[in-house]
Amino acid sequence: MRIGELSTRTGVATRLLRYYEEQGLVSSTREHNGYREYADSAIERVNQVRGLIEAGIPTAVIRDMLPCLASTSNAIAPVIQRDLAETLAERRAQLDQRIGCLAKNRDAITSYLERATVTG
Amino acid sequence: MRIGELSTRTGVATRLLRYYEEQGLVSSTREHNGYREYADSAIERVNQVRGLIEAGIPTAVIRDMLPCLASTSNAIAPVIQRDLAETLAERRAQLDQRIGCLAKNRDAITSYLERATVTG
DNA sequence: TCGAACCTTGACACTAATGTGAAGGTCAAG
DNA sequence: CTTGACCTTCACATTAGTGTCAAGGTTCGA
Repeated sequence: MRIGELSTRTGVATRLLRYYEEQGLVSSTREHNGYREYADSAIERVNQVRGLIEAGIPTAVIRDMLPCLASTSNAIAPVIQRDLAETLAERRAQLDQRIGCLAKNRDAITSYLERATVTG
Repeated sequence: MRIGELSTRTGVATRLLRYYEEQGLVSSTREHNGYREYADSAIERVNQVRGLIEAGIPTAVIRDMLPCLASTSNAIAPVIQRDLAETLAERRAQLDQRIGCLAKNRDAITSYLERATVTG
């Protein structure tokens, strides 16, 4: 599919799709005329990237994580450098921390709403 | 305490502490000479704000959540407008979504690392 | 063959969150 | 009384993530 279709299917502006490609987060091939051509899997990829960006993960970090995301469903055993393994473990720890923080604040909102008397 | 102490105790630059105050996320009183004076509770507040900002929550949204965060530990029953209650419920839903996304990606990293053969 | 609806790259601009530095006031200790 | 370590405000710079527009190529149907 071309960029316009990917855009309508994901709800992500074409401008951003090009930006993500520039940042190495999504890839495309080119048609003879230079138009970008996307595989179906790009839809899932874009959604995943969006989720992470909205969660405040910078594009450079997402790039680190891409091998993990790409292989979520396949069972190929990757061979990776120790450096990368360490980076990934660190990223995971950061995610854990972030999840904890968000959960704590969500719980605070929940408790607040439970205690609150609504008026107006 | 003054801004310098709050900065060293939280690890947050004074520049940012002033910025957060400008955004209504932390408050201070002023000494006779104009210096900012912070209560001890400001430390926890700053840490909480930092956590949320790092998780990608914009300052305007954090501002909405402040009443919840401030009253986490006290038992006073707040009285709020329906609008605010709706906004907060929405914020909580967004947090839930974000948490889900992050958890999913953390799990992807975990699974990747478990499958991986480390070399180098 | 013309126009609409795509696509391309490039550039300029905005916001949020920061860093950094200037120019100056306050205060305590030597 | 001066020096150094604080503090103040103001302002300009930067980065990431976007929006938007300009100038132009492609494709397809009327």
